[in-house]
Amino acid sequence: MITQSCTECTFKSSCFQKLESSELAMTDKSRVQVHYKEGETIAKQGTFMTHILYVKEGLVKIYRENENNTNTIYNIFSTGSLVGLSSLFQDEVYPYSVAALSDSMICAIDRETVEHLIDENNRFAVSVIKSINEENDHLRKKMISLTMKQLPGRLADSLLHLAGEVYGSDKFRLNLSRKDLAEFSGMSTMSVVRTLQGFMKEKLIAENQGSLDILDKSGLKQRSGLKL
Amino acid sequence: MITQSCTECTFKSSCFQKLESSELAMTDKSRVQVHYKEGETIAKQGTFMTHILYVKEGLVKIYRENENNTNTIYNIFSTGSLVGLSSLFQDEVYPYSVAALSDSMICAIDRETVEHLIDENNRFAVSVIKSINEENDHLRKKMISLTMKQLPGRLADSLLHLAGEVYGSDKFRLNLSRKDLAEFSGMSTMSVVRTLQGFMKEKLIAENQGSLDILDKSGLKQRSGLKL
DNA sequence: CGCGAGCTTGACGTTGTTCAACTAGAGTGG
DNA sequence: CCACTCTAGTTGAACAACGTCAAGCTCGCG
Repeated sequence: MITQSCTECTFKSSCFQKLESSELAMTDKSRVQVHYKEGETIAKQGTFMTHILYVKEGLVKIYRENENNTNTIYNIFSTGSLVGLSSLFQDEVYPYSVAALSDSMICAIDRETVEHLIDENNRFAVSVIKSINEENDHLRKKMISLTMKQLPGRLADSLLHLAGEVYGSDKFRLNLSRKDLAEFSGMSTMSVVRTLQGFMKEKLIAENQGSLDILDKSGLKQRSGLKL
Repeated sequence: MITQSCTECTFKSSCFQKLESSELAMTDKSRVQVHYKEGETIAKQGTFMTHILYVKEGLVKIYRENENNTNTIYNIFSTGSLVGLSSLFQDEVYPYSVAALSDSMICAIDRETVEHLIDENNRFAVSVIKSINEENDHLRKKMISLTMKQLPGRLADSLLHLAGEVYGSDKFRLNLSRKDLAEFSGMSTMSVVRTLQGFMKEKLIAENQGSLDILDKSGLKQRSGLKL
């Protein structure tokens, strides 16, 4: 993919669509576009957050590296998402790491430029607020899932989230390992394996050649429901 | 407490301090101030979110009412907090309920007025973004606590949060019941009781006449740490 | 004095993690 | 092309953590 200017970019996030072309020229000057291979670390928790990351193409995980050598995946972002908005005006360093789950094209946009644009352009600011509020919403949903549901419910939530919000399809190439799924669902890797096997035996899902297929969505949703 | 205008109010949130007096006059016109007694519901999940709530004085809990007749407390807010910012431009109805944990004075400010001010005043918008990002941060912390820690760690986190962020003191009147603590820490009421007893036996905390005293803060912090 | 809500405690069963062993496939170097 | 290794996935069994049930307690309040 050829590096093109922001003004001509047809992959703009909903936030950046709110910018004037003169403003896009500003972001264009203060940005770099980089390709990452699957597995590569894009941003490391604890390093200076000098840039906002735009997922122009690909799939990334946002995760915390805990002291006890475990990870917790906060969220999975796909094409069109902006990473780091919730740290603006707040954190000097990244409060989490970002890594590529598939080959990804990332635009790193200067943080101060973005903050400056928020100061200047209200429609942009409102768009950023909307985007942050969606993250907020996701975290609240996750909190309910983690506290109120048992393993099958938590895993079903994760799969439905992937199908609905991330891949936008009930059949998708599963770029997450069992360990990733575990770190995203708040459970152990072994429990993910067992629970997935259960889902497959019940014909709720199927998996071949790394492709996951949701066969019975309503059945899966039922499994995701709270115990009454 | 006498109802006074926003312009004269000395209890302004950090967000509202960014407003010009002409703008404060706008909020003043579109606001009502109401006193709630301990236990009263201030806003009900599912009802139209026509107002942003400002905690002028008191203590409130923000919680989700689940289908299976249980609650999950997202957060506890005290004097000076704005409730509902993360629903602006996003939710038509409250995604959670709000209730008073102590007698509280609440200003209800017209939502459209606030959204309009965000559109117009950039410093205000930035201040709102900061505030939402703090919520976001809290939810991420909570997510780590819930997934990576066992009961003592989770409860210690909650107590430290109360002392540090909510009450601003290591000794405070505990306005939360054991059930509230359970709903805030993702555990059962009985486990809260047992774990608190444990903390008291170890002289980490003490409780008399509803007042909670953190005796050994570093000990409690140690309990809050992840298992290595 | 009696009632009810919140609190407390113990016994028990379920859920889910951990440990350990085993398998399959992918990549590597001789 | 074959051993060799390394990682991801899988499975079973033992164990620990935690929720649930049931019972009793305390205290404020009518």
